[in-house]
Amino acid sequence: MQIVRVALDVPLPTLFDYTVDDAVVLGQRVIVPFRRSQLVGVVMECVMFSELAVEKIKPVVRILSDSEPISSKLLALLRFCSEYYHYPIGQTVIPALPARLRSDKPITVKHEYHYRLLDGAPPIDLIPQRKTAARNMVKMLALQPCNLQQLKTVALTASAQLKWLIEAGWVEAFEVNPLACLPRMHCFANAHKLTDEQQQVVDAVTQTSGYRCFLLHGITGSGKTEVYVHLINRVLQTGGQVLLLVPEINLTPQLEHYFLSRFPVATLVSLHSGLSENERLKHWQQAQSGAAGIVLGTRLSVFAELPKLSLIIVDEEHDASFKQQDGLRYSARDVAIFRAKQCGVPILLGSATPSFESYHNALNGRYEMLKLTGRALADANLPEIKFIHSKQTVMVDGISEVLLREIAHRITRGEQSLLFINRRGYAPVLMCTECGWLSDCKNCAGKMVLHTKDQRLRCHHCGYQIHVPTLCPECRHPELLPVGSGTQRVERVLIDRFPEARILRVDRDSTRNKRTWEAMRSKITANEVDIMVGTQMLAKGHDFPALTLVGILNPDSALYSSDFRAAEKLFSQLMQVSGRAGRADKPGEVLIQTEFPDHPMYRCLQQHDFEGWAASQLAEREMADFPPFAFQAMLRAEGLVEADVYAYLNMAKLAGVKLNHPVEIFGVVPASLARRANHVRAQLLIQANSRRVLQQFLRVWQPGLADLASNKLRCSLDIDPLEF
DNA sequence: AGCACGCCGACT
DNA sequence: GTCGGCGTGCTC
Repeated sequence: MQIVRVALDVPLPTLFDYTVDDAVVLGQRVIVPFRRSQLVGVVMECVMFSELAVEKIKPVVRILSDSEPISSKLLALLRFCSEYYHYPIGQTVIPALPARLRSDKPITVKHEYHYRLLDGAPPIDLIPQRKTAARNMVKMLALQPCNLQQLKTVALTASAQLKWLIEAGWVEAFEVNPLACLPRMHCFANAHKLTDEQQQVVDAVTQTSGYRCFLLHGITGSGKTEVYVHLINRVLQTGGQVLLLVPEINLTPQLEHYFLSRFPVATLVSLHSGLSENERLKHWQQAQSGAAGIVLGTRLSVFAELPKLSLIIVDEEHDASFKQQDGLRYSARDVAIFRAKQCGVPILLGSATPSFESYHNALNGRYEMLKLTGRALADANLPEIKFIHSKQTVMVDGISEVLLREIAHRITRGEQSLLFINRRGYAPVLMCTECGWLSDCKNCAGKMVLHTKDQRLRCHHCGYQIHVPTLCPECRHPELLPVGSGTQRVERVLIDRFPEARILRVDRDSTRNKRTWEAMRSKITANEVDIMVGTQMLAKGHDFPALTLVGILNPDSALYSSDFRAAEKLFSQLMQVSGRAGRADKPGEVLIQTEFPDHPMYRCLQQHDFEGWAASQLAEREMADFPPFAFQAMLRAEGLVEADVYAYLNMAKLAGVKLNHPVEIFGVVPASLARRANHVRAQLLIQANSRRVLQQFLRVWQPGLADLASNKLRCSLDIDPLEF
């Protein structure tokens, strides 16, 4: 009989000891009694003795052996995360698994159909010329057997053609185990010729052996994706696995389709929260068995099992969505770097506007800087960026006359325009012209946003909504004025001004279900839209070939935000949305409405000068002792009673000061949204000049924090926070 | 986090 | 007398 130490999904920093009679392997899932119920846990350690009194230790109920154990490498990665982010080990390990592995429901692997050419299949010429789809499919099947998904990348009507080919006796279906590592006869990409610059990047990465972190700084349109394709191709040829991390879920289906089409016969799986439990399990297991050569996923896929991992790519590495904002508050980019180090493989961080953290590391030599400076399509030029001084121009409901005229030109030329405004709704606040009443949310410190579509005032923080009042709730005055504009108002203005134009609004309200956004995208690509109005949803994603004008409406607020990263974020957002304008044959133009056209941020943006911008900002950050020159942790608390929240944080601060470590402990301050859903929120910032010092402090300070908090408070510790 | 145990106010 | 309020404490 031996003791196993098991990780359980409970908010306690420890493992739990159980006895087992049968042979048990590290990383295996077990059902154990816990309190009055049973839980699924993962065996983290096998030991001979326990520190606990014998009578307290219960036996394992059952060992689950219908799935492969978690590798000790992944367990080590999860242990590291638990320690680095100071989060309970069980709540780190268990939620990293697909939901099906967190339950005791039996796991079965269903076989799937693949298709292959029969011996008697006719040469390609015998298939009628007009049956292009069938011909493409036969060509692909001649390389190696494929599944339906792969065939669909060469033939839209794959299902129907397949039926025809099977009935003709040329193709047959056969069962395969999706977890089996099929021999990869052909995994080649439909590779395009690389520019010299791109080739140099590919060479630099492929010539590395062992761990190395590369920062690929490539302007929009410089062909980063083609570099990824070539690198992935190399890895697949040697039988390795690639992890490709991408920011958002709404980007994944297109990207998946794109990479499938580039690697028609490789096994690619996606991992993101949009998958069903069964799909997620299957994809995870395909990664675990090595059957999947490419794993494409959002931040959670950084915890996928990858036995043959040979390369990690983090695309849009600056994107804030790589940071999880609840539970284990990890940065998938940073975890990926640790993982690459652990596995001894290269990692490539790609971005047109790298985070200052990564850029700084590339400048000081911790990472290797790689650059793509030219647009891959030789004659494609960067868009011309111009400013409209919003205080010196005639404005129609927040849109300048100049911009409206330019939109009109695009309409007559059959080109598209995009108006970018980072606010949804009609107006961000409603005001009484008589007494100055503002549409405050009764539950939050924020304002309720006016939505004219359903005549409601809605709080974007807590979801509370009311009907738009006809009289001022304070003074009964009948005149209430919408202040500022959001996407709906801009859309309204455009409809009035261009009644014939086809206008499309793209924001979270207009794309309720995820199918809609897909439909909208194809409408835009088919040039069935003249003007798009939208939030940052429009900044990301694939190219819109007919788009030649981007208008940006009053983005200034980020320039005087209390968040020191706001300007960094705005710059990359504007760079990204600007990059949507213009193609090889049609130059793009960007018009920015601002009160501060001389602000250094806009100057650098106009010159497409990321280097200059980064240099000036890094200098400021260094002077002010901000990241990346300092390392931070944020303790947050929220609760119903203001005094409790502040008392807790002040006690925590006092406890920290007493430890007398070389860290700076700032004051307890209200969170940027001081009240949300009736909960008072405040925070305490800790800063040190090295990761090591910060971690040393947290190791002593953090364990006591839970005892200080009453159960009425919700607290969290955020390491390397992005939000303030 | 749950979910027990435990000690004080208004009810048949 | 008891039903139930939510404060404290433990989970291998």
